[in-house]
Amino acid sequence: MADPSAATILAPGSGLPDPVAEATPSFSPLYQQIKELLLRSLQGGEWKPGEVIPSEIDLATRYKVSQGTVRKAIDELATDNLLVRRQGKGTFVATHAEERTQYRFLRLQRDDGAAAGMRRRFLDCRRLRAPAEVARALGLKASESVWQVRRLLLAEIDGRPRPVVFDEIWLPAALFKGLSAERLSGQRGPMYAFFEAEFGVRMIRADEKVRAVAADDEAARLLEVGVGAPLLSVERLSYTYGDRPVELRRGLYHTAAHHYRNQLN
Amino acid sequence: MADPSAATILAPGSGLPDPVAEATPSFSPLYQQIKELLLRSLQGGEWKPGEVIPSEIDLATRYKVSQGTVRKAIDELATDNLLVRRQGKGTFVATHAEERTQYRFLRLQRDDGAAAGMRRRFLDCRRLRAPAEVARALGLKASESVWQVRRLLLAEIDGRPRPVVFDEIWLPAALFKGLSAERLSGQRGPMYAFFEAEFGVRMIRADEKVRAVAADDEAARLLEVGVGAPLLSVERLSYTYGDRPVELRRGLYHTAAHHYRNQLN
DNA sequence: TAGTGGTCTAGACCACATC
DNA sequence: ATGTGGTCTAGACCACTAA
Repeated sequence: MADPSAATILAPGSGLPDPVAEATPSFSPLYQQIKELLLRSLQGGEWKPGEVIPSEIDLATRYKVSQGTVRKAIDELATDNLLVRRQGKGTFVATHAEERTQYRFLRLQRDDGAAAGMRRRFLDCRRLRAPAEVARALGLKASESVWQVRRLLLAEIDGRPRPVVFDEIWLPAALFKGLSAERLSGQRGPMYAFFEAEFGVRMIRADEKVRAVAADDEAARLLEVGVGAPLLSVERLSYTYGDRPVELRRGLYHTAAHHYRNQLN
Repeated sequence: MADPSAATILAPGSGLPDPVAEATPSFSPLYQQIKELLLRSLQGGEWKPGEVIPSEIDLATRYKVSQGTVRKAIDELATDNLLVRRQGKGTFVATHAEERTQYRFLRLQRDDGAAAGMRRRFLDCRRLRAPAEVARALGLKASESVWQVRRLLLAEIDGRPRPVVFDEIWLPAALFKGLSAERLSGQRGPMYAFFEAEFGVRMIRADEKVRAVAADDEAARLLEVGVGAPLLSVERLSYTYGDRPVELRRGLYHTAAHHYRNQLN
């Protein structure tokens, strides 16, 4: 059956052009539709982070398409870092828990190229009404409450731990019920792994806005630099499934012995 | 002929395992080998930027593989931005000349989200012995000479053009013969399009190191900020085919009304 | 040995661009 | 009408993993 319309899903070119399709292009390649279905299963928790998903052949049977079509859908989800393929074992839901990198989105590197290996120190964790700017970024009403977490990241420089990053993290309280400084401090792995396991919130991608700013009193004290010293300000908005923003973070980086690395292509 | 060894190229699994392959894995998937061949043709100038390359079927015939295998090779080159596919027309060599973006690698955006639309002003273009740091980055001997180009980028802010970026660009003189401030100023399109057309040097990817620094006297004067004002320092090393570094650039960005944008995933 | 993803093929048809 | 890339299928075999 070479006819894609044999599938139960809408296939392009099957039948006459739908007038509705003119206005809003409701036809899309089969593999895109499969991708959407897989995304829905991921978002709905049918397969949890770290678990195997059904084999390509099983999925092909389920969706009544060929293995190659499923393959292309999975390929795209794999390049989006939502799935991880392991030859001979299967395809797994990506998880922050078993990642080689401690800090998923942190682009900071030591100038000498050595491993970062930073420790963290939580300063406080408070529940507040969302400030206007935070509410806007996270898509909340001004009346809703959010967690404000503040922490330092420290790197070994000349044999002594020195503060390098001062993070201020904002999280919708409705999504992160029962967060506390104690629970955060108790964790050892990546913070995003903790969020994923405890709150079922998985960070998928993020947008960053980087600026150079002058250290204010508090930043200067915490990062052990002079007031007015130039710092990198990194404002990060992280998204979960369905492009829903779920974390706003404002980091101040001391870039004397480190730099923010970026690859362009 | 389902046997891939029918191809004139080395195919995985064809014949007995080569002992040499143990030490250095000389076997690779067919489509990777095709990709390498295509890369060589691109690098060798068989197809020039903006031109069409042969159709998938022609290439499949030439390399004695199936269309699907060529397709996968081209797919990867297209995601690397080396080729551009256009349905119904063909596959084209990517070019900086007909790009929608004036500044290929510049991540700077206005805070209000409006279009950047920056003008440039060349300051000077000098031929110098490569400073140690520049020579090291570009893989040159300290004795070799380089071009040093300096320029400003200006954006309309409150109706007046204000300097936002101060770039210092280093280019190996051996590759860019006969560069001059006049020739640079005369150009209207992207500078990389000029390099591509005039010197046959095509920028493919780049690495950036971003820091916050304090403005020195010269930067303060040129960017119209106070001495010591925080500036974004962006050190960019650009590569051409074969991962050869061919441009070092150090930009100072005034990030009062702009920010450096980055997408993480 | 069996099951998984990875590669490769051959052929069909569709969507788009051009003549 | 023709040629291009884009999608989809069916089936083969390979490489890797684990029982």
